[in-house]
Formats: sequence, structure tokens, C-alpha cells
Amino acid sequence: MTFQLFLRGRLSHPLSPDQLGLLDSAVSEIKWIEPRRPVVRRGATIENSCYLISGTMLRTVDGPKGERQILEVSVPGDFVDLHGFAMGRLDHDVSALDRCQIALLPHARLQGLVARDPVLTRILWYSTLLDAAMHREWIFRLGRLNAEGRIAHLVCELMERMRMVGLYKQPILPIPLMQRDYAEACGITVVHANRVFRQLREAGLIRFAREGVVIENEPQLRVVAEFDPSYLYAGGGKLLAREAAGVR
Amino acid sequence: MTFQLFLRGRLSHPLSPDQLGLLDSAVSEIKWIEPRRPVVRRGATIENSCYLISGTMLRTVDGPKGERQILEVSVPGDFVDLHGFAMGRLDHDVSALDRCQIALLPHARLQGLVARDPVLTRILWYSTLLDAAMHREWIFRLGRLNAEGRIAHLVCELMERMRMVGLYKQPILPIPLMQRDYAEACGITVVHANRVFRQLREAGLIRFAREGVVIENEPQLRVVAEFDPSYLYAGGGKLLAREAAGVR
DNA sequence: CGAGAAGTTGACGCGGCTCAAACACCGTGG
DNA sequence: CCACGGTGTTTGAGCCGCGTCAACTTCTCG
Repeated sequence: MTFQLFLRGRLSHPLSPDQLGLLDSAVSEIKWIEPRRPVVRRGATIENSCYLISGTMLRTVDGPKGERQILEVSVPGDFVDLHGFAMGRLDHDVSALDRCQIALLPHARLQGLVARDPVLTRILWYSTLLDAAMHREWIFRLGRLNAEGRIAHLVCELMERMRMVGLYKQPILPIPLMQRDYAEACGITVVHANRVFRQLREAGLIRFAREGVVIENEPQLRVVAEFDPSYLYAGGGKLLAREAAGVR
Repeated sequence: MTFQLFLRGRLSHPLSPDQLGLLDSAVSEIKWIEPRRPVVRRGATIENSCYLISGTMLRTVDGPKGERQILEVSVPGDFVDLHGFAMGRLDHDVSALDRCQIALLPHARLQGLVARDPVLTRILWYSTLLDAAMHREWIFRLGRLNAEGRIAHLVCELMERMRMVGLYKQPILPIPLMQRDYAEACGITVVHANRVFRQLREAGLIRFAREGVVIENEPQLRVVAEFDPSYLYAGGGKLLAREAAGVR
């Protein structure tokens, strides 16, 4: 069941066996990617979209001076570059963080699928919009939080997303990001990321480890992160926490 | 012709009269919004999507401590909250910057349109993906550029987008953002935004004015901004182009 | 012509960057 | 078995970009 985790926890009704079957039938190939290997390069015209079955992938852009910015961390169940189907090319790079298993879906087959099934089309559309919603929260994170808040916020997001696909087993967040990756995702330097991790460790919130961050005080971490998970659309969309919490 | 500017410059084949007619028929109401008035509040379930005919709108989020972050500046021809159609609610606020004219499209009618016309559906999907692409560039801007670069980059983007819809007439960029808005879009304070504008003025790149920034040295501005417009997909995506042309 | 809002400027402090060095952890080859 | 180099983490010293606080000026409009 390749697409078992697809949109898990993000729809009010889970995908039907029919829909899962249709998606399965659009897969041309399943393959493994070695750690830190690129999968799609910015600007290349692509003929497949890529669904992540297991492992972690990174979406990044590089500035003209070589500065690397991580745009998103993809976890199992994510359609990594589905938007490439509607856009024809990617405006950023995609690469594997650790060893990844991916399914390739030729655009020609997606084309047929979309022509035949409007409901599934809407679902695919929705999944690309979830990406956009996460992008917006990253903009907020980078624009309005300090270094500590940014790292805490990123950890909260990944924790929440891993929980939705059933891959977060307390207290370890099994995503092997290095401190450099956290720095590149949060717009700070490695050195400062390290200082922030120390600070968070001494406050008893999280501990950094190779295999993944260890969460020691999730409630307090959320406070530091100013984290409101409603942008992740758990359950497919309901009331927002910030609103439900009271303030107008 | 309400949708004359829709995706102008973003498709290799312009929208057909049929497609424009279909969109027109989905409009329930056209109305004006006064400056700085909210249009959609975060979390509210919405029944219409909102297309911007003239004026400028802002998409923003507020943190729990009241920090406001601008997520995007919408210009005429933009479908401001089309993603609300596929998601059911918005995760951010939308408000008018100046006096705006908008067209409301009830989701029920969009629903019918989408069920009937797969090509137009793809085009609408594509337009929401353009938003996501801009979001990604904002992430890069906030994560990797300093204050000067961020403001320069924002100005470059707005210039380019206004040019695509034929609304940038040299040398004025007719978007009445205040310095506070630039600050809130770029993750800096008003005071510092002001210093950056002085710096850019003394360097002869741009001058700030109420009615809009005056561009004095576009090539150099792009250098400072590290600006690469490819993320705006001028000319459109390959796959989509074929479809828009009516090829099956 | 008064009042509020937006823009401008200075003084000062802090968060995060830079440079630099040391330390821990690995896989490799002698 | 140890020596070794490479990569990632940790920590310190000093500096600068940007934030904060607080005036003051200029614009706009009633």
C-alpha cells in the first residue's frame, strides 16, 4: 500500500480503496535514494512527480552567492513535487536527507487520472495547498521569531506532522537533520544554531541528537515557538486554535 | 471584462474567450473595498473566493503576541483567496491596502465550473501554485538576505508582477505601501526600514514616495536584491500551456 | 490651523555573525 | 591495534546589523 500515509490526518474522510488504487496505478517505479543525493534540480523540466514513501527529503533554493535556504522538510506521505505536474518545472531543488524510498508518477499518467476523476483532482490540489500553507507559516517564522523561536517552531511542526502519519514515537523525533540543516532552514548560522540548542537543552525543552531531536517538554516548547498547529489543517479544516483561544 | 488581467503573462496561451466567459459567469457580485478594510478573517469559513480587479490587497498573519507579518501583496489580476475554495477556510487575513475593486465567486459556482471544465480547473490550480512559488521566494528573502536586500527584493518582485499586468509605468511603482508595510513584509522594524530606504536613496537605486516607490536604477537594484525572476513563471508552465491550447 | 499619522534621525544595547580553535565521532588504511 | 583525516559539534572573543526608546519634523486633512 504505497499511499497509505498520503494525507493521513488531513482529510475528514480517509481516501477510499478506489482512490488509493487509482494512485497506485499511476506509479511507474519505486526506488531508493541514497542520503544527501539530489533528486530534482531547479529548472529541469520533469516528467515525473515524486511521492515519499519512507525517509526524509529536503526542498532547497540556492542564492547567486551560494547561500542555501531550506524551504521545506518532507516526511513520509508527502507528495514532494506534485506542483511540478501543473507547472512543468521546479523552481527549487529536491534532495534526500537520509535513505529514502520514493514512488515516481509520470505526468502523463497523472494527466489521465486527473481527466478521469475530478474528486481525486481536488484532493491532489488540496495537497499542494497544504504545502503553500506551510510555506506561509515559514514566512511568519522567519519574519517574526528570533533564533530560539524559529528552531522551536520547526521542531514543533515536524513533530506534529510526524505524529499525523504515526511516525513520532515519544520522545524522539526521528528526523536526522544536522545542526547545519536547522540553521539553513531557520536563516541563522550553524554556530548560532548550536548556541540555541544549548539554550533549549539547558531550559529542559529539547536535546539535539544525531538520530533526531529528543523532546523533553512539549508544552513549553510550543510556548517558545508561539506554535499554533491550525495551519497544518489536521482533520481537513476546523476552527483555528488562536481564534478558539479567545482573542478577536 | 473582469478577468482580463487574470494570469496575464503567466500562460503561454492567453485564456480563450470561452474560458473568460466561464469565469465571468461564476461571479456573483462586484464590489468596492475601502482602504485598510479587512476582507476575510483568518479561520472564518468562507463561501466566496475573491478576485482582485483593481487596487492592492495584503495577506497577513498575526502571532499570538500581536506581531503582524505580511505574507503577500496582491495586485490586479490575482485570485486573492482561491485556495480557500479547496481548503474551506483561510489560515490568514486578507485586507485592502488602498481602494480595491473585487469580484466575488461563490464556491458553489466554482464547484460547478470545476466539475464541468478540467482545463480551467488545471488553470485555477496553476494559479494557486504561483502563489506557493512566491511564498518560497519570500522564505528565501527572509532567510538569506539582509534588510537592504529584502526591501530591494520585494520592490523587484512587485515591479515585475505589475509589469506583467501592464500596470508598471516607469519609473513609478504604483503601490502605496507605507514604510510600516515594507517593514512588516520584510521582518524588520519601521525605524530600520526607514534607514534602509535612505541608504537605497543615497545609492541612487530607489526613492520612497507615498504613491509608490520611484525606481531609479533597476539593474543595480536587482543586484542588491539577488533577484532572479524565474520563480514568477513568466510565459507559463510547459504542460499547462499545451492544455490551455486545447490539446488533450 | 490644530491634531494625528507617517516619516526621519540620534543614542544605545543586544542578538546574531565572523573568525578561530578545540573537541567528539566516524571510517579508512597502515 | 593505532594513526589519521574528514566532518560535525562546541565554545570563546569581538564586532556589526538591527531593535529599542525617544525625540522631532513633515505631511494630510478636517
